[in-house]
Amino acid sequence: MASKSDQPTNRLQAELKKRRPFDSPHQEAVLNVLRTNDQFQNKFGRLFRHYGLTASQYNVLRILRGEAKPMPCLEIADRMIQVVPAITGLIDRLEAQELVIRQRCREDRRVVFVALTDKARKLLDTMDEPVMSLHRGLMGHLTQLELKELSRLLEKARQRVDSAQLPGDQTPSP
Amino acid sequence: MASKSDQPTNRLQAELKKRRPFDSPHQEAVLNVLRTNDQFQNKFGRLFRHYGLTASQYNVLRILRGEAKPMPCLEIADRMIQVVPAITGLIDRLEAQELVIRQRCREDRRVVFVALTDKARKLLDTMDEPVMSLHRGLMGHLTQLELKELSRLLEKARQRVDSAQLPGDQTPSP
DNA sequence: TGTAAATAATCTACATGTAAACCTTTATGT
DNA sequence: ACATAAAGGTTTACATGTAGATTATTTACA
Repeated sequence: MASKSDQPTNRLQAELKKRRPFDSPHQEAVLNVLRTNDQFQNKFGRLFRHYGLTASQYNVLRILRGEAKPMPCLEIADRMIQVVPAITGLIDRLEAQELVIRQRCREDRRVVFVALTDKARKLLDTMDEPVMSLHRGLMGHLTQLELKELSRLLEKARQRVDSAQLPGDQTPSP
Repeated sequence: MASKSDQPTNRLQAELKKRRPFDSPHQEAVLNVLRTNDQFQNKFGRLFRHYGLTASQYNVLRILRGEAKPMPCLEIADRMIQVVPAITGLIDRLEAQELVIRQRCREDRRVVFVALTDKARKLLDTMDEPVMSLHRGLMGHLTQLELKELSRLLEKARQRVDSAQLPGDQTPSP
């Protein structure tokens, strides 16, 4: 039972069923990023699940295929945006599915190499077309110019992430 | 040991330490969205944690404050992008922190209303400035025109999310 | 009226992301 | 050589997101 004055005047505002307009265009842009991400993640999640994988698992496999040789756990974690401990369980489950194997390095017995199996390579090959097709399906209605501009703006947005101040943050860049 | 021809020629490519260029501008734009989201989530996550909240918890509180009156669980869930079952645990933890209270509706005994407490209102007020400040910190270096264009492009991107075809998907819109 | 269908919320099971502590192995400093 | 620090992984604890099943109520309708 919204009162008459509560009509959203904006698409994102309507999507989120927000009564009031955004505090600032900054906030609106940030929420647009989060919202778009959620919808994309949702789509890709379903696609990957169709092949028995999660998004993170697919991501690990893609990284390994791109590298074309076994990689240490932490190097994989480094290329994902994740933090260290999550990688262990991830690799555990991929190993249980026989998509990767672990082998301890002989020179430095601390490091564990992770390698793709043939099964994983075949699975990835099968997924290539559907994945690319989904990328096109999600973004194909934007012009080349719009795609380029979108990427440029998002990259520009990320430039300040590291220096953005948090309340308790006592370490500006020296 | 990357060979000479493996130099990334692109910012995102470099960030992800990707050897090869992207398959398509569509893919690049999608990955830019995901990457930007991760970095933003990370920043906001830390800010919220500083106040003893997670991003989802803060989101619930904001929705309740915006509505300005008690809401049924599912209506809250509906405004988040999440699926139903997760909301229960979320409310449980907020209730344990005395930030919300549950009250069963008398007319329809299936629904449970969730209401903000004064403690939550005070906490939200405390957080308003830092949160807005972070929004500005993340996006303040984009011009008003760029912010508007970014929001426009992201909204345009979301327009096709629902109709984007998945492999096993036998239900195009009728 | 009585039964089936729809709703609101919850529970369970599993994969993930975050933080902090820990173990083993390797590198360093004196 | 020995103590210490650093590095690579793992473990534990907790909050979340997804899917599917379940309970309690309410609504629809034959």
